[in-house]
Amino acid sequence: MTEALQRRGLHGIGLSELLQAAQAPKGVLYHHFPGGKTELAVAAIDAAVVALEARMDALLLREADPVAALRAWLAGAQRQLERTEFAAGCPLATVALESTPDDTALRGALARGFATLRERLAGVLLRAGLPAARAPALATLLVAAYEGALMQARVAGNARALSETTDTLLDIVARELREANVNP
Amino acid sequence: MTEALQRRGLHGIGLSELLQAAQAPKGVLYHHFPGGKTELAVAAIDAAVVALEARMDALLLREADPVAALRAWLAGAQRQLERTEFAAGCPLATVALESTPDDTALRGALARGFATLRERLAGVLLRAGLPAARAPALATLLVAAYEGALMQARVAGNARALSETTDTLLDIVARELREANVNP
DNA sequence: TTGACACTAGACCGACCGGTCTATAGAATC
DNA sequence: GATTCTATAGACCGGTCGGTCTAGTGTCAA
Repeated sequence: MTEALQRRGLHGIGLSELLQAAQAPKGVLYHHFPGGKTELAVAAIDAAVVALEARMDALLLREADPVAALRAWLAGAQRQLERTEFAAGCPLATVALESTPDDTALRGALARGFATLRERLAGVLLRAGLPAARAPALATLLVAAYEGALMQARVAGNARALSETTDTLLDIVARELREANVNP
Repeated sequence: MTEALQRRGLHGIGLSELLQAAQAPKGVLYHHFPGGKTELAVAAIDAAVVALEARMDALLLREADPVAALRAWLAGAQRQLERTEFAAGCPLATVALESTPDDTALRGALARGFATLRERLAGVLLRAGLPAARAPALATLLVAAYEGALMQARVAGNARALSETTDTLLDIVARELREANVNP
């Protein structure tokens, strides 16, 4: 499901198609998710956020330098985009843009997801030495730029916009960290 | 059509609904756009890009300071988001994320659109004094962050992520411009 | 052994999808 | 005025949508 959301979005994928891929009939779905497609999507979004967090944690354990961890994270997104031939982006983004204000459950899950991501990143930046007043703002910028760059790379069919954004962004982060640690 | 794309995306809006809103029967559509919904979407995207450019030009004429023009541009997006109660974002973004690599016409139009936007912004930054090597990279970051922030604000139902990103982004741009003009 | 219950399976539903096709109205050409 | 062509109008098409419903299966406790 997460995979489908990444590639085609919630409206882009049919329930029958989905169930066929999962080798499951409709009865099962509506037994476990009485809310239907929407509830399923919310569950998929929650799962995707957990997966993103886990990945970020793993990278932070592996890389001592937070900037290196961020770079690895963005490089991972780029690899996935290229591996899927520019079909799979962020699992949250497509659903986010398809959603209307009425889809409160969906938007709630997405808002929570993005907030979680921002907080995680802000925590990383904070521990790396950024002032408490600065970390959340930069984290929001990171998430925003990540999503927007992924989108541009996707439609262009090449990763340039993403790699360029990565470089620019990490330069800025590295610089702010340097300044913060020199002059705390 | 552009409005519909902004709010609901290409899959999210039905052809019948669209035609009813436009007070037009199907015959007219398929006469002028033999390619159907996709061709219509491409036309809407092209029109949206032209409108965005026009808006940017108007702002640049009105504001002497390029940073002020950028701020006005982002503020305009925020106003629209709030006015539509978080329904209408960027007309390109939703379609971009819904599209698959097979939708070559659609992706082509979108890629051209984003490229145009980036070039326009790079031109602004260049004329403001940024080095030729730096302007395009920063322009890509601007577009990316703009799209990503708009998305986050939309699902959250409040503009915080967008205004925060705007501030962070324009701080960075202003700083780089200052440094470039001091030390050319 | 039986009854209750959780779960699976998929036929089936009305609504709506994007798209085609025929009929016709109006303008332009001769 | 007849003919031709462009543009409008909407009935109609098969297909698919998300969702419901009934029948059946397995697994418990009593």
